[in-house]
Amino acid sequence: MGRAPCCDKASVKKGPWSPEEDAKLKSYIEQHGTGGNWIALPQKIGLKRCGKSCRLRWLNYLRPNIKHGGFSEEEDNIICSLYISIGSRWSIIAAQLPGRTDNDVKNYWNTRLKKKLLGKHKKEQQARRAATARMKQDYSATAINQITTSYSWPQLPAVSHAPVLSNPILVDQEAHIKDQASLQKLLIKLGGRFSDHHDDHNHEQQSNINNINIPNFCYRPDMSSTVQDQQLVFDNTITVNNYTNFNFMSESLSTTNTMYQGLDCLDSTVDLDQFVYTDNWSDTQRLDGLNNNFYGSVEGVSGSSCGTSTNSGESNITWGDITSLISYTPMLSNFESSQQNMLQDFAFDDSIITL
DNA sequence: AAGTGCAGCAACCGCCTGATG
DNA sequence: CCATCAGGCGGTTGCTGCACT
Repeated sequence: MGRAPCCDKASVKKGPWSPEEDAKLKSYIEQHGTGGNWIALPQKIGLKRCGKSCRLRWLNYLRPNIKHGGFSEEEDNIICSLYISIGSRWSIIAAQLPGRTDNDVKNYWNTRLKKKLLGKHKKEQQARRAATARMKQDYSATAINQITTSYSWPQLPAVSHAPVLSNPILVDQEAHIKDQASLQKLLIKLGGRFSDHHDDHNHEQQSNINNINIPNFCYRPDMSSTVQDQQLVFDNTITVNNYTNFNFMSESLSTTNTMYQGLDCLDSTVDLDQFVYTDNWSDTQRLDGLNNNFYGSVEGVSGSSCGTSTNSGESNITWGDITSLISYTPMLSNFESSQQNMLQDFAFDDSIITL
């Protein structure tokens, strides 16, 4: 049995709002406020509307300082970056964009931004693949020898946070990593959490290692003695640690070509919507999904899977499509400014999250 | 000019959460 | 502790206008 309706559906008007209704609602709220009770408000005004409808109309259209359309490039970046990070939490994303409503952001993403990104991505994909090919060469010279034919990882030198590769790209990543940590902290504060169930993740990742993709935030907890706590950074948008690399391995794990296969995953195609979130999760589950993203985790069953296809969502945009488009810095230029205070008073706990 | 398909967007629906009694 | 309720949220629907044939 479903929930009782918030109002009498038969007696309320539905559909587009008339200018007269808008004027009534706006005038009343400007003079008296909402009174903290949206349900009772339409009766006070004499509107035959559902309270929820009034609230939505006010928040999305009548409220002062609402902007419609004309999203800037910076706003695009913020939306994309946050979508990658936290998924379709439109209210949170909209909160970072003054004058924008969650509905607006949601519509903008669904109708324009995804397509815009996809079109842009097509032009860049070839160049990116060429760069990836070059990195494969570099990597093979230094790292392939570290890979064994079993699942047991060799002990690497215990150099905390040191890049494994001597690739110049790695050198300037520290600030990037710190920025990710800042965002991570913010996300925790916004409702995320980071559990320490990495043993389970480890197990699942070891058995689910095909078609793996990399989230933008690939933090993981301090795993175990078998996996070194180091990071590889393949480009400006994707951070990978050894643990994640492990996920990249093909099931055959046949030494020399396995890392190549892992690197190939940068171009693999996974439905973005599925990667970031799966529908019908509770908030708790979504937050767990967020954790998984930060772990760089892959859980085929849970829906945060990178690579196991599911059937909800119809986006043709892939993870690879999006991540290659997102530049991290533009997001922070605005995002960080609005959230800086929040970040500063939130101590980073290395015991929980190891970079 | 008429029909069709599609994109954009406003609004609705139903579920979840937190507050309150 | 439980039930109820309003607010909030994300997903979905349906209307409108435009482009194309």
